Amino acid sequence: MNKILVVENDENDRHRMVATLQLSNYMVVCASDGREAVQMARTVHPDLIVCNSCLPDIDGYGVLHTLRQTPGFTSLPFILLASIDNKEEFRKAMREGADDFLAMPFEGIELLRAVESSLARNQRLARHPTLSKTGPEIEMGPDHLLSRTWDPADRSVLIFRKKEIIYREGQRASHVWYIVRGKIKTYRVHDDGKELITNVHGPGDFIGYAAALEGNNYKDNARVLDEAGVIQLSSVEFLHILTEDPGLFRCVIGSLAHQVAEKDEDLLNKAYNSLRKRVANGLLLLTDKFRTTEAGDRIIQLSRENLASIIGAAPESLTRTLSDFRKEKLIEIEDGRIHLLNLEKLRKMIN
Amino acid sequence: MNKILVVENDENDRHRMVATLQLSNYMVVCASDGREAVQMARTVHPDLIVCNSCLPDIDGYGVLHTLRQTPGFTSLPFILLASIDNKEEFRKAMREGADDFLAMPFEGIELLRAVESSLARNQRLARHPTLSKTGPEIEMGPDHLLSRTWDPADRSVLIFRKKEIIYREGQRASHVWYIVRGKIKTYRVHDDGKELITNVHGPGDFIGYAAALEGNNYKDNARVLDEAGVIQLSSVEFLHILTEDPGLFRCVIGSLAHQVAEKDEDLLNKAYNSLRKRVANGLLLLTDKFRTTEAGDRIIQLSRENLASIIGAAPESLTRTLSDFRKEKLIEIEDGRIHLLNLEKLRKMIN
DNA sequence: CGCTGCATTGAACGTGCTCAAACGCGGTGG
DNA sequence: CCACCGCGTTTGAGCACGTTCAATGCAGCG
Repeated sequence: MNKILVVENDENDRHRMVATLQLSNYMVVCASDGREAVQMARTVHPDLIVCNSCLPDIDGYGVLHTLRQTPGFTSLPFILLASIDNKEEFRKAMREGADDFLAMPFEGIELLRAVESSLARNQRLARHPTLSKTGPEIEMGPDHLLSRTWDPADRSVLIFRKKEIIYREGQRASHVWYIVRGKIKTYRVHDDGKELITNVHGPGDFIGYAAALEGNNYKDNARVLDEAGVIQLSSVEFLHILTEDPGLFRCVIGSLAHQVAEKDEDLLNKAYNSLRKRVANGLLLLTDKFRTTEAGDRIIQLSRENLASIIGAAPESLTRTLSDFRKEKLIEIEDGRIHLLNLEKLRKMIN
Repeated sequence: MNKILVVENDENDRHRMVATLQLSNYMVVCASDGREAVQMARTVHPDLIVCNSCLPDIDGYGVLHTLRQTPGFTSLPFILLASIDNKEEFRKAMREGADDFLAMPFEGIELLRAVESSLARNQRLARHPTLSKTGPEIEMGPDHLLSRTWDPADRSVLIFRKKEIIYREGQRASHVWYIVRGKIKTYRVHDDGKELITNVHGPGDFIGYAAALEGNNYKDNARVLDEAGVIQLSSVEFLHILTEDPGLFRCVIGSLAHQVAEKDEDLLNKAYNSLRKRVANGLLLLTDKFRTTEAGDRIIQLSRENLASIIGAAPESLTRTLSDFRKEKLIEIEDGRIHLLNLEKLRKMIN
């Protein structure tokens, strides 16, 4: 059982976190200010520390800084909590070598995921003799426990269930996710509540990194479509890996450049194409992306509402167009799943 | 007067190039195969070589490679011509150290610009004693004459006139441009001829780099709005500079990430907003981008057609909406120039 | 003076949205 | 077992917005 030290001066918040963590079978100890936190850490030897950045006397950065210079604590997983609206906090946390960063206010599940992911990473690193610390401590700089290249095989996978939210618009871009399996949509919400799905991501994709690169808040929302397995990286670690792994870097740059071109295309499409063309285009793009072939033909399994949000139309309008396509023998619908029958005609429709 | 060696085995193409170059007061000498080209270069000592990649016997890469190992020719400006549909050619040209790369078929003006830009760069480099070659030659690798950081002050500026095209969709992404002054639109064309302006760029912006990063063809078109001064870089050089200049690199990455977010926003806007909102949004974005304040208030100077292409609407629809706005005292129109009068109300309109 | 290019206004049409109702399907409980 | 409900999908009818085509206005210029 892992031991976690929670450092938080607000009593309510502290109780909430303790309760959440205990519920997940962690052993929890508490401190309410920085001085107490450092003493506690040295006596209790926790496996992980969750610490608010804003504390009386010694603040969270001070605690982190002090511990990082103490033998035995240089690579101890450390999660910082800080207010969402302060951009500088995030960079400071990066520099001091926090493992993870949670923007307040956060939900219980976010805390648990951050804890789980940090512990898993630390255990993984401990297995690598070159990276684990023995004997007298050597000054390693802020990248003391960040790994140097990207190997998904070496990471623990988090499971998100259908319809779960991975991140929300406006949250500080604290993490980046790599999709191992499943499908995840990223979308934006219009004032009147309509959603527009800007992308559907599958295995091998990263999500949330554009915001991390800008060092800003997420500009869109991410929600699971099919149950998904993802690897969670803190933005800090992601950026570190990028600088160390040129292959990944090229891949990310290429992907960004590609996305810009793709979205321009989509803008043209949405601005001037008729509904029929937009639907045909959407169907073809989706099957191109996820070659979900079953016995050769292309199948799309997606709720009408989601599909409409990709096309950028009302669900009723979409249904009508699909109904037309069915009459024209272009597609076939079974249990709500759409089979594309005549690819040539669909392609010809959009030119 | 600069001496240019043209190497091309097709008689028609050769004549065309020679005529174009002579018209611009260059002294031109010719060769029709690789062997002849190398001999000619050694005796004539040209200031620049334009060479087709596809030649009988020794091909263009062979000529380039041979000359690059000959004392006195290691940094001679060398422009390679190659067919548009071969991606590998481009990379090969980069490796061998061509200064510039022109995709065939090309227009006369493109050749002249490439020549002008390569000669200017070479003269600039010759002024820097650290980079110019003296005494015995040292093997420098393919980046022999590419500069190591980006300093616009140090470059020659090309002038493009109003409405001139800088690059076109489908062309190989051979160059990247940096805007010194003026405004340039990048746009896509719909099947039925309607244009959608995806961006309006001003001083300090790079254009064409997304395609260069993908190593692909341009996906959009670029055309001058107001007479513009630009610095032309070959894609080869741009990519080199990126690897050497971390500041520029960060800037490019940030810009890409930002563009992705911006375009997502625009997609949502175009999909679900009413015409009124789209127009209000467009006006505000344009004045935000180019703070063309005259005596304090914000002014937009753009043809109705261009403005409509940014909004993604018919010019008539735009005019009507502007007319409504004028009646509501939100804007004022003088000589076709739009003055924004009530920013708060416009902002409130889009929320 | 007419010509051209661009902006504006007018009238009619058609696409796609909205609100409603009906349908099908699975789960739940009496 | 069937009735009931909830949820997602489909169909129906009317309306409104934005496009289209056409006419008109307006300035610059040979």
